[in-house]
Amino acid sequence: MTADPPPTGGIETGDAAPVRPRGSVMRDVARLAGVSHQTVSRVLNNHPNVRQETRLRVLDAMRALNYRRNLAARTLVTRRSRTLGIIGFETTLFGPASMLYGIEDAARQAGYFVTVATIPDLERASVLDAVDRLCQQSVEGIVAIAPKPTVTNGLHHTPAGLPTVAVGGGTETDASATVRIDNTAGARLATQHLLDLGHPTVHHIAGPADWPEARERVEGWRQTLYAAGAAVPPVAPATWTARSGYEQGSRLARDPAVTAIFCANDQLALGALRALHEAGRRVPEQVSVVGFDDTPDSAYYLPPLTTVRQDFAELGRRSLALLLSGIGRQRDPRPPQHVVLAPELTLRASTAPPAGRRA
Amino acid sequence: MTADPPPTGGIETGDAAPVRPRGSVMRDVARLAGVSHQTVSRVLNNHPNVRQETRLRVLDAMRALNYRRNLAARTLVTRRSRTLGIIGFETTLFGPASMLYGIEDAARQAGYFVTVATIPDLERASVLDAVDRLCQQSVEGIVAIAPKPTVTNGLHHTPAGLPTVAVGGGTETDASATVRIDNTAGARLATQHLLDLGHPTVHHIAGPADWPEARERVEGWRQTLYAAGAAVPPVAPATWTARSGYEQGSRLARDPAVTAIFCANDQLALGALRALHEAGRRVPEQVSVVGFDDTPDSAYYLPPLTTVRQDFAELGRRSLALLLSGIGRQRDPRPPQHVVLAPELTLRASTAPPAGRRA
DNA sequence: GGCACGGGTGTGATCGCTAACAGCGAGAGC
DNA sequence: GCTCTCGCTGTTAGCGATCACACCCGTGCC
Repeated sequence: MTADPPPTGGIETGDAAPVRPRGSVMRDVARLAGVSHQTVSRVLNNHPNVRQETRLRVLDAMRALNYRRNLAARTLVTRRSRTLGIIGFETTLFGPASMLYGIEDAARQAGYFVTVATIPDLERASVLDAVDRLCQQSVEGIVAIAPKPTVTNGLHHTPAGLPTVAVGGGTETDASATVRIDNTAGARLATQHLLDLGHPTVHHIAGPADWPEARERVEGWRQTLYAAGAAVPPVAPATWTARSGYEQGSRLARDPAVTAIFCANDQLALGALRALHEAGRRVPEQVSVVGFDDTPDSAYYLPPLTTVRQDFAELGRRSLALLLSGIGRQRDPRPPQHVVLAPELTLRASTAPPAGRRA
Repeated sequence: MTADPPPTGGIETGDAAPVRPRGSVMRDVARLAGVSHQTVSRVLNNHPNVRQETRLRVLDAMRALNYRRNLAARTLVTRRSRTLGIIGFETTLFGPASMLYGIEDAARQAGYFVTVATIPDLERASVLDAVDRLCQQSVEGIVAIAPKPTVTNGLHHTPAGLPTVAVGGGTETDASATVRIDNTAGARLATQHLLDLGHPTVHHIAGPADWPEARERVEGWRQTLYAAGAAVPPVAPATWTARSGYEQGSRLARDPAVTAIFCANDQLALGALRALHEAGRRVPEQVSVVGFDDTPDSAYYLPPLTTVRQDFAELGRRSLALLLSGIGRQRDPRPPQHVVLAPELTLRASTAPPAGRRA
């Protein structure tokens, strides 16, 4: 806009354009190699029907001119952008950030580009806006890292045939494919571990009530207690932050009957550990604590945290694999698939038998 | 490549295509609104010379057809992709992830799309590959979140005129613009704080020696000790991880003369805190610890960590602002700018006067 | 010799959009 | 009354790639 480019037709000085500010294009390469632009295209796309000698000549010319193919032109004609979209929320947290990384890494290896659209909140409008932006970019598929119904519902508003995957959450009734870990099973692992140690019951510091992941963890915890005939203590609403863990932890620390706490993520556990420490209750001697996620830091908490491991990078990779399989056969209206990964319990020093039952 | 798309041409049934699988284009909107495609384009681009009535008619048609402009076509002709590239490394850590978020957020508000290229390692080849991928995408500028010389040098290999910004690190001799915090000043703040409390000297757990950020922090620490006439203890090589902090911390914990430790980031401090705890040295009563970054979790460490605050989101925003100003005037060969933000010391409970000088 | 075949290559049309220019009425100025 | 401007709109020509098709030429076969 600033300076009008000189009319391109203009002066054909016959051979070598003096200085082409915009890089070279296929025709330039073709001219230098003494072939047609179509042959250059064939070399670029690895068509078999090009003589080896010609191919080399073209490759040399491309190198000499530092040629880079214009993806916009390619996209325009092929209608394939080779670009995938990611919708993310709170991508500063370890989990989402790791999934983003896993996705991007897998996409690159599959020859795709990735554009991200983070949403500032989980309002419907933000999600639709993000979807719209990605569609404008002609993405060939969308992965949403934002495990709330608002988001997965928003995904339904994509043009028909655009494959979508919700990772980390999402309910299986969705029109989208989903990839997630089995949160209920993870919560069961954690709770059962504490019961097995001899704790009469297990308290729970939950995540936000409107997150399916948080609800599933509550559910797994509750099921396990119920199955064991243990009392089911009340659950207070919270966020995913250490601050919340601290607040809830402070409350629980005042109750001497509390000997075991299962936290819905590691941050909550961190806050709970501090609250317990300040209340003078020793972990794990007096109170056992279990987290969820197995963030790298959790191995260095005081004490090192027993926690449910979630392989975020793997989640990212799997979601991308699912998306690509969806791109592969768009016409085939097979129902969206749902991948559920099994979590594992990582045992560390924050859990032990209750005081009365120590060896 | 997997499955050949069916030939696009297909059946032209004369007038209204029965089901247009590929969404509507400008001509469809034009036909429905009874205008030319150029008028539609004018409405889309807010040209002034369109009658209000016509504009509304076009907007109605666009809504009715759920029209979305094809960005590839627009990019092809305008040579502006409205897309920015981000090169990231270890984007699972809080710092990089936050910067990424800050950049994406600012880009969106400025009307740009963002594509990310994470690099699996800091090898030169990876960086060049990432740059190449982004250039193919016709990005209008690149922000690199990867504060090592390998990366910033790789940025020099962009086509002339493509603005680049290195955020979080990078030396000022660069051809790229840079945005970073004043690491030396941050280290001085931390060290001086400990000296002011009365500690005879301050030990340092440093980051990787080949990261400029880590080196600058060492430098600030050393300067401050030197200016105060304090002894400068040796520094051992490390990584940025809690594990490293634990290892270094264990070593320092054995030396009873150690009363103050400045860690190059919060993860290192977390590891050090655990090592000190296990060695039976109380923080802050016997040993004071200061971190760097002020990650959200650090307020909930045991004890809550005194640390140097780094506003990652702001770094991201500033780097984007710098990039956009670079895009604004590409012809003007002004030297790249360098923005340096001042860090702040966040006082918490991990620092206190040494045992002998307690009130 | 004539003809089908197929590898290797060139030609034209096209994707959806914007830039440049042309056209066309209506009101202003002489 | 005639030009001149100006607001509004349509027409045409690309952007840089790919696709469909035509073409050439050597080979193998009848």
